[in-house]
Amino acid sequence: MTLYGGQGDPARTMALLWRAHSPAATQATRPRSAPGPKQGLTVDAIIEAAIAVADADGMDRLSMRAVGERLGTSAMALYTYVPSKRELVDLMYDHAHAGWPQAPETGDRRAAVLAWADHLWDRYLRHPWLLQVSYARPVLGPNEQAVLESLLAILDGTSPQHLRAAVSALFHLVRGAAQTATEGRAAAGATGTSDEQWWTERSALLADLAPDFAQRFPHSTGLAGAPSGTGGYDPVSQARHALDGGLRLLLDGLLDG
Amino acid sequence: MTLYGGQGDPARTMALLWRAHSPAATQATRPRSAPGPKQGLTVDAIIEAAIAVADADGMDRLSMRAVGERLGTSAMALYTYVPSKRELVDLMYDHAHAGWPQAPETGDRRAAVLAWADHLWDRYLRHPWLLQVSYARPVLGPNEQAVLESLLAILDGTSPQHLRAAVSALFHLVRGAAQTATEGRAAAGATGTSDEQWWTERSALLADLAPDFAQRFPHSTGLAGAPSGTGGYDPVSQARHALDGGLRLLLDGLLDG
DNA sequence: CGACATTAGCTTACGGCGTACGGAGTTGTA
DNA sequence: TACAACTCCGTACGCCGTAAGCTAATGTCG
Repeated sequence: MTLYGGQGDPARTMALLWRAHSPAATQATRPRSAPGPKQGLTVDAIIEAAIAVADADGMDRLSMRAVGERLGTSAMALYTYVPSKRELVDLMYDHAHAGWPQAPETGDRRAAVLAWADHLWDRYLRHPWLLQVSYARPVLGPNEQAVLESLLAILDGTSPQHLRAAVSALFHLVRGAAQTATEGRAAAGATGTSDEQWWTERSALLADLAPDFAQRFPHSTGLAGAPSGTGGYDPVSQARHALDGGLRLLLDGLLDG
Repeated sequence: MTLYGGQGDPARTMALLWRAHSPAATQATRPRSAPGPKQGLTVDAIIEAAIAVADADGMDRLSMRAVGERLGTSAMALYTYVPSKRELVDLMYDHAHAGWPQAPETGDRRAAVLAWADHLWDRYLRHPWLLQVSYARPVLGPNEQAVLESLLAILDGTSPQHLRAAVSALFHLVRGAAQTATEGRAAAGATGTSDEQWWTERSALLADLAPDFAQRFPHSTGLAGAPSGTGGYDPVSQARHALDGGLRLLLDGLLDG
């Protein structure tokens, strides 16, 4: 299921997200000199350890205990820096969008949007756990904001009523396609069978269980039999292919319509 | 995070999904007469109880114990009928798509697609937990298949290379918009503040933490200030508005292009 | 009709999770 | 030097999914 973000104390979460940009907050969590032991960790170290765990073992295996262990301490040690796991996930999400490239200066909007989408696709495939964090919440952090800002810069001048729809649609398309791609990839990796083998087994099973499948679902049957373009059964290139086609349709309507 | 589906023993899962259509499988789980006590539950009763729990309390609160309690038994009693929670979620997902309307006979494709999307949007808003179940897995069950089939019937005749892209894009658009809508709705309900109040508080917080926001993100600032059309701050109508716009763009490219 | 094999229902228990609580130890300040 | 503030973290609680195995019910067969 989807992890919800943006909950918990909003002020605390926002302060953590914008801590690098805030004049009030220093990098350290607490005022420069206060009693008590030195802090042994930093929020950034925790975020990076958590991302490393999620990248390596997946979101299901991300636990406070696992992050603590990677840092050589316990789960509870993290709670000095981060209010809860949910806030940590929000921080991970924003951090994984860091270093977003500037929108190009060139006037070729179509190419610029395609490059933007390609970049986002790359992030998702590199950090598939991003797709398990809800993105429907409002943009909260500086790096997420930069992703949106770069798209808005590309689309600058589009009529406002088209703009909101186009922005939503572009995010949804890329995210949905990336989700199809990464889950297909994961399923293939988990079962150990090839993609083609997986489909033939599934088809045989279905033929047993629903002999009337072709009559009941003629169009689906036709689609399954139709040529799927390049890429064969590889779920990643199939999803990428569908994304490219969807983007073309959308941009035809947006830029040329 | 997103619940993955389609795992576990595929044959067992598929048999459960297609049990009503299969000639081999009767409605009962076991052969007609066998020793042992009568079965006190049915798979359907379990699925419906689970859906009721998810509808009422959300996916986070869906547990085998909760479903068992609703049925007046224990969590472990369910395992006679359902191999694991994951399979139960798959069954819930398919069941929630039951009763899908036939594609209309009329030739107005645009209207038919919009009606299809509207219907899907309704399902998602009625059962928001659907959006927390991964949809990137292959279509497995008869009811999910019917949803796809009805869209394919509407789009019959579209060139194959456009068809796959269009189908993916339509699903992604509706699902993404519905996710934005339901999560915004849930956030408002959880905090108890009005949508407008929520935004002003968030803006004030941001102004404190990132005073240079307007300089760093000029386009985002402009978008936030632009008129948002009808619906004001209500996240559901905002998301619906964006969906309608996205569909129009996509269908312009698909049907008129 | 009685013995038995089979099976459903359920209790108990295990290892995991997020995190509340509170004690121990460290440190700047008065 | 005493104190107060603070970090760190061990322990524990209440959840979760579900493995294992017992109990009791039931159809079949001698």
